[in-house]
Amino acid sequence: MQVKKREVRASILKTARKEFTTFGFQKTTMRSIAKKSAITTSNIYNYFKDKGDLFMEIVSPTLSKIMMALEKLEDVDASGDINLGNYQPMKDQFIEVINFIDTHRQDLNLILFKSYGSSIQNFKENFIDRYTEIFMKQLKILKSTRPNLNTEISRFFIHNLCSLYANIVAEVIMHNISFENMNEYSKEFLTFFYYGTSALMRYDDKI
Amino acid sequence: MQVKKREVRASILKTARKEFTTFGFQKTTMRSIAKKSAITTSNIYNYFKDKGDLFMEIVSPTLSKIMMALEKLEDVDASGDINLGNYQPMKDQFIEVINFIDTHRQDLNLILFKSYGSSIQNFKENFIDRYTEIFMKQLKILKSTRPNLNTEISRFFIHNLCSLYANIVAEVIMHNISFENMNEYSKEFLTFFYYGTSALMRYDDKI
Amino acid sequence: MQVKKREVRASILKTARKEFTTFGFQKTTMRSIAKKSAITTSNIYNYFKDKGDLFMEIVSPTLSKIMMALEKLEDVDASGDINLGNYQPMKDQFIEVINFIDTHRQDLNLILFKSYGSSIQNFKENFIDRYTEIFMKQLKILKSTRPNLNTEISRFFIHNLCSLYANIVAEVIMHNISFENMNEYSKEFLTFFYYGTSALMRYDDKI
Amino acid sequence: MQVKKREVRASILKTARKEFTTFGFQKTTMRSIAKKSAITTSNIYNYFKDKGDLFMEIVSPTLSKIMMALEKLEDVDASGDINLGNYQPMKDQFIEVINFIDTHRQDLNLILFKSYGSSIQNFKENFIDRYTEIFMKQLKILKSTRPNLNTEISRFFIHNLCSLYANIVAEVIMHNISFENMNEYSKEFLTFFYYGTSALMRYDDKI
DNA sequence: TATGAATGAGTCTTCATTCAT
DNA sequence: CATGAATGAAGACTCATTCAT
Repeated sequence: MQVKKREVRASILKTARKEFTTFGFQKTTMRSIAKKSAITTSNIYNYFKDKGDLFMEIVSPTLSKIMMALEKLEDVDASGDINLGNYQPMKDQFIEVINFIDTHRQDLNLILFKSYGSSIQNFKENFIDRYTEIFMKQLKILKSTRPNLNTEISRFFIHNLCSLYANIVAEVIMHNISFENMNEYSKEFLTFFYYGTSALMRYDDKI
Repeated sequence: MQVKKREVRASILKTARKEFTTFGFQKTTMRSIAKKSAITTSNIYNYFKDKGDLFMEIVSPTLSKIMMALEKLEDVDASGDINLGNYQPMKDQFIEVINFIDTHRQDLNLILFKSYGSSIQNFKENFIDRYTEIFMKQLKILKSTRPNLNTEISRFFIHNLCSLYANIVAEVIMHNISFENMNEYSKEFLTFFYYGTSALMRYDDKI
Repeated sequence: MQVKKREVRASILKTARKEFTTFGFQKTTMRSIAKKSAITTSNIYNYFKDKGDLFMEIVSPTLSKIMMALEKLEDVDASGDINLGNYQPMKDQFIEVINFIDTHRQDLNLILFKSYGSSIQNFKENFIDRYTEIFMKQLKILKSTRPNLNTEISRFFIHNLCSLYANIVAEVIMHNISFENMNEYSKEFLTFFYYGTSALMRYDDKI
Repeated sequence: MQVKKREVRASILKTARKEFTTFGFQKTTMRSIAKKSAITTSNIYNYFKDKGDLFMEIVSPTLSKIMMALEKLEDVDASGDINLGNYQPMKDQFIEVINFIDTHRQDLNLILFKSYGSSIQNFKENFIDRYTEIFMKQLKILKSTRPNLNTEISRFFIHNLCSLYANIVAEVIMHNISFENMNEYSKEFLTFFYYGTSALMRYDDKI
């Protein structure tokens, strides 16, 4: 019984993930999930409060990890270990992110591209906003620790930098870039970021 | 009659734009458009085939312009006038885009953020894909015209560069950045792009 | 067309009234109303916002009249024309109420006995509460105009008197008492009320 | 086991009473009862046939007492001890009722206000009907024992008198009138009833 | 006795679209 | 060109109850 239940629950989750992935949250129906799980629609409600709950159940572990990573980032900033404009820390972070992506592709796909109509419809934007805050704090710290740098970068630019990060992840997910390729491509991005931001931080005496 | 018809049509379009902007394509109902246009729902179908058609009618002029711009870009490429890694052409292009954005905010908003459920739901991605093609061609040309440059940049990176362009536009629209601010911020982006891509194109002898 | 619509609307209202009367608001389904009106369920929603609206549409004219009567009563009180413990005013009021009941039987039935689950589920209680307020004001006025009367009657008693009024109406409706019988019976109630309340208002020197 | 069983049963009853009191019969779900009793829904069905049975189990002791009181009343009537229009018997009865109410508030609340959807939905009306029968018999007896009284009171009036009794109880329950207040207020009601009915029974030579 | 699991009939409601006039 | 009217397919969700174990 206990076993059976777990199986059914797992089966629902599996089917739901498939359906959500195929049609997106909004266009997936409880009926279809039920039918493809070979149970009744109402039985789903014995396992999950509602459609939103079912979706979140699938997606929340990954969501939590992202949130925790953000919190960690905030703490790191406070400790003064800044990666903006620093090659090695950026590289390290890239590796971490790549690993995370590689092990959470399915969920990230749901979160980024299939959540319209759900409670996390705006997850990416919210993430970018929060990430922007972190970046802005980093800049403030840099201002004091390395006063010769130009840190007068607009919040909008930073926002776009964060957006870029998020969107690279999105592209990786969308085009299902392999782990190897991610690592390969990351070099390009690193170079691009490093020289781009470096130039920016002293761009007053350039060009 | 002819006049009347035109007025009604215009009225529908105006109302529809408002509704789509407020609620998005999916959540906008034909009824609400009709009611706020002071006509009957069914009469809308005398002017527009269906909801999707109505939406496209609003959005297609801007869509066409974007497409034409892309086509123009393709031709320019063929002529060898490359802006990748060139400061002034990039700057010129920025100015053009900024002007375009400033005069097409409403439509771009609809296209980028309110089109879920419509046929152009994936417009941004498609745009990026096509833009990527153009970029890749540019690279090929560069390869022959300036053989000393490193043009072995991955298609994925280019794709992301295009994505970045598109997403900057998206951010501008989303946060309703003023014309003045666009111009101001563009300097940052230019510097970032220029030095980022420059470094990349000869990154084999760096770091 | 206009005619047709009116007919359908009327037909829905007629059927709905029948169903509500038979099964009560809660247990009446939109389906059954639709089926018995020979239209589709969804078509009802072209005429009425929802089930509650449909119910209120039937019942609100009568509801309004009751509310207006209460307002009128409040004004009368202010003018000092008190019927508590006065035979003729009580009698006049009875006649008025009897006439009202006789012409609003169906609606009163719905309001009093069939409204469970609707927004006017507690109408009778609310009515009694409000009526009690009016009575209490009457008492206060009496206190000053006829100081030799005992007006120290508990609010709870007044509340019950109002409840009695309301419940007599309810009984009349429930047992479908004819106009003639109402008039006949009213004499009994008048006597009962008159002597009951009279005794009460000087009951300190009694028994 | 036996002990355990009793405990479980008691626990279900206790929870159910709470739920019914809070939400009413109709809106209380077996699930919520089970959950709050820390057992499974289906286990409830080992103790009670269905939702209705569960409700009745809670409410029937009080229901029986009321029924027995009614039966007692019928016998009393037969013995000629009539309280209609008699001060002291009425008073005695009041006291009895007050005591009963005070010790059965919870159940009376359920019976009178929370039974919609259950089999005793119309308990009050049925009670009134039966009580009316008793009153009518009283009247008949009075007619022979005290022929000088006017006993030509309409059944409808008597019905309303019974309704009044029942509704006073309802009001007491609804507004949770304290024992002390009940006793205090009862004087008003007694006076009101006594003089009201007295006048009625000889109202032919009045006014 | 207790439980886990499942069910099916039913609820209100939404909306784009069609069609006759 | 305009309208009134109607529709059908679909949607999420609820809950008392049953049954095998």
